[in-house]
Amino acid sequence: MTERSIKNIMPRSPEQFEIIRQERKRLIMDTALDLFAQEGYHSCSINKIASAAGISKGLLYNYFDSKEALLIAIISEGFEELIEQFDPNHDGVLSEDEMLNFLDQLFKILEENNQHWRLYYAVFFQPDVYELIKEQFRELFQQMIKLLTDYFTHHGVEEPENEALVFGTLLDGIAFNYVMYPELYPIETLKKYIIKKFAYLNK
Amino acid sequence: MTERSIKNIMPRSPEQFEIIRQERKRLIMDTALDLFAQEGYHSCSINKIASAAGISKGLLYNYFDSKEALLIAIISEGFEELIEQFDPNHDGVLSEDEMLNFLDQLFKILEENNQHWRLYYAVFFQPDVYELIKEQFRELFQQMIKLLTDYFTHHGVEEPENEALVFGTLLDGIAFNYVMYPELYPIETLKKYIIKKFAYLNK
Amino acid sequence: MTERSIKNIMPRSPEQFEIIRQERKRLIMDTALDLFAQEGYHSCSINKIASAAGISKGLLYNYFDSKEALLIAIISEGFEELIEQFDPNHDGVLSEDEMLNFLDQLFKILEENNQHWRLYYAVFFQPDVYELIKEQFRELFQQMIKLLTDYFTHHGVEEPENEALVFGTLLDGIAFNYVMYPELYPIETLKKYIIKKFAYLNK
Amino acid sequence: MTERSIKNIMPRSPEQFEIIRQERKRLIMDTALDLFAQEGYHSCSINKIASAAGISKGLLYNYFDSKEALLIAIISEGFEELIEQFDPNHDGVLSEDEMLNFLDQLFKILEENNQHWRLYYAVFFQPDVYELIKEQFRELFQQMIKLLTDYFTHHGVEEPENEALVFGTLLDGIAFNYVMYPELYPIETLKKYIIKKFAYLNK
DNA sequence: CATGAATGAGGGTTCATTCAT
DNA sequence: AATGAATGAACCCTCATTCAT
Repeated sequence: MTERSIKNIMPRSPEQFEIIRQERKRLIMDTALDLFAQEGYHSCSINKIASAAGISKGLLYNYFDSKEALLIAIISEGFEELIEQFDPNHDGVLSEDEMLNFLDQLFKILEENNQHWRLYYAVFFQPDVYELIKEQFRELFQQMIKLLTDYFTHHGVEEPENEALVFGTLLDGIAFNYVMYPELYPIETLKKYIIKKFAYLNK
Repeated sequence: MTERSIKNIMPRSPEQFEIIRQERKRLIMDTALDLFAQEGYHSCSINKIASAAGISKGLLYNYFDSKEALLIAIISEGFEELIEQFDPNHDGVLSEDEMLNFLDQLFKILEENNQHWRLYYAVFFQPDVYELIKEQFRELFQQMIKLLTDYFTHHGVEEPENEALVFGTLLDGIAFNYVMYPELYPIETLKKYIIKKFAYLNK
Repeated sequence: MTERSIKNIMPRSPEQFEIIRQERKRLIMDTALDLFAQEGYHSCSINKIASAAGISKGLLYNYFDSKEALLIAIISEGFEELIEQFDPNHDGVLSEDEMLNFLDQLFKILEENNQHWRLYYAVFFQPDVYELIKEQFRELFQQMIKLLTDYFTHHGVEEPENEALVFGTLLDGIAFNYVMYPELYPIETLKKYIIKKFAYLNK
Repeated sequence: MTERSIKNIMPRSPEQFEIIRQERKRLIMDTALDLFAQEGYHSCSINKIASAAGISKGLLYNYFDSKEALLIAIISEGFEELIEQFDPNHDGVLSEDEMLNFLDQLFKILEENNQHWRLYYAVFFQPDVYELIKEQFRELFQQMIKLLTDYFTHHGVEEPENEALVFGTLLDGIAFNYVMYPELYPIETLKKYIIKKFAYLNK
């Protein structure tokens, strides 16, 4: 008796169904993210996503209400992961180690998920989708600024808020340039420069 | 025989046709830029552009070979205007006055043409269109870096190239944030800070 | 659990889908052939074909990649049917019976599918489509010439290849005239004449 | 004083205008025939014809009421030239010399105007245009058959009408094949064969 | 007579979404 | 749960024709 026949006979428990659902969702989102990033959101059809994921068009609509809902899900998840990078122990304070670690993580994410970032950027600038994420993004930025301001205050930097603003802005600029020209932009140089100039390490 | 009666008989002169063409092109490009910026390139149909410009769909194709050609024309023109801001007397050297003027101009352009910049950004991240402008943009960036490197060298800054890179990156970051959040981002503060920290004015 | 209830739950099997596809393709091709033949390829819109077939425009593109692909499919099928008429037992040799049968069949096809032939001819002379079928047609003609040359050689005809060439050319001329003027052209007379003059029957 | 200035001052006589008109018509028709033959009637736009002829779109409509009218004019003229080939001294009788000359002319025309013939054929099979020429063509064919029948009768051929029919049909077939495959079809061989078998020369 | 800007109906095609099975 | 056939609105684009000049 094969595993296949077992599956057909044994009723699945609700938990098993839920697990299958989650795996499918994961598969669809990963596939869609890759394709959206490679080809652009508008240029990538539902058909292509379903094919690439090895499922039918109809099934996709079982998991996401629309193409846009799928996009939103992907983007939102990306945000949440990004937010996780900040203040990992959730104490609202950035230690020197956390600062270094944060920079490490940020550059690592940039380098590893280069393509995905392009999608995020592309999406940010789509007026229709933009409105939906605006708030989330604003909060993220302000939270980051606050953490950095505190950090600079702790390290006796003058005008700590401006310093935080510049630092945050610079990170945006780095991300932007690196995502645009991954092979040309000297990201390692920038990283060292930033650590030297903004980490204010005591060591 | 009056000139008037001649006009009624004679066809338009090539010059007259050229004037009409230029005016129409201008009208179409301006209209399209506004709509592309407001609604996004893909979400904005040729129909809508033609209607907004008060012309027929067909006429648009008398002036631009395709929707994409229209976009390219708009973007290219934007680039050219931008390039004009750098080194206005074309001597390849940035004086202190030119540096200040350049920053003034840059922030002014950002504030005045906020919408257009959003379009530029949006377009940069659309994989299909991106390839078409990549080179132009890269050259612009490198030209700017070179000018700034020279500037910093002249002013005795250590690691002038890195300084130029960081400065350029920071400007990108500022533009990015301001375009995303014009009402939230404290661009004036940033401007002052930048002039203080990067202009290395002797005065 | 009855088969009926299964049917209601289970999706269609691949075989069922394949059947649907074949039937639909058949319907579309038949409809298109009629319309192409009646109105000409360029003058007959996809809209008209879809309407006549009782399906949506979009569905047509589920079965054929383009209007041209649809045309090619129709023409190719016609060719294949025609090729079947030659040397039906595929031994590369034309017996006297087969020769008579071939002529019978050829004239029968001409009479029955008059419209379709007009399409074939029309298409042959459209420069844009012509290139796509040129080779197929050439092969068909040469295959026919070879069979006929062998036949005439067997029957002791002088210059058998020229005889075959003339015979083939004559058949083309007959087809051409009959397709152009089905009600005027005395095809039966020609048929008898041809059998008398070219079949070289021993009986 | 240049010729140009004379032209501007001196009023043209009606005859001169008429000559200019005729030359223009000639130019347009020749240009259009080339383009129609090369690219197909439907695929060749009025714009392209006007450009190739070095005139404006508007002017073309000064000479022909529509694109179709232009086509009809071209085709009709072609017919008239063809008709000229038969019975050049208009005595309704074909001498042996005229027969040979006719065959010579026919093959020469075929070889020289290969492209144009393809257009004629293409047009014959366009249902909308076909109706307009049908009658002309039928008359031409019947006139030819009559001449040939008389010729064969004069030369004591049995079943002269059938012989004429076969002969005419064969010529059609030759034209068809040669126009389709100018580089492959052994037209010279066919020509010799035809003269040998159908001219019934006494010499 | 001569121009080409301007029109607008219609062309082929795509694709998110629905639904019978 | 799962399929892909089917829809139809909207897309970009073409082009014969008109007309003010």
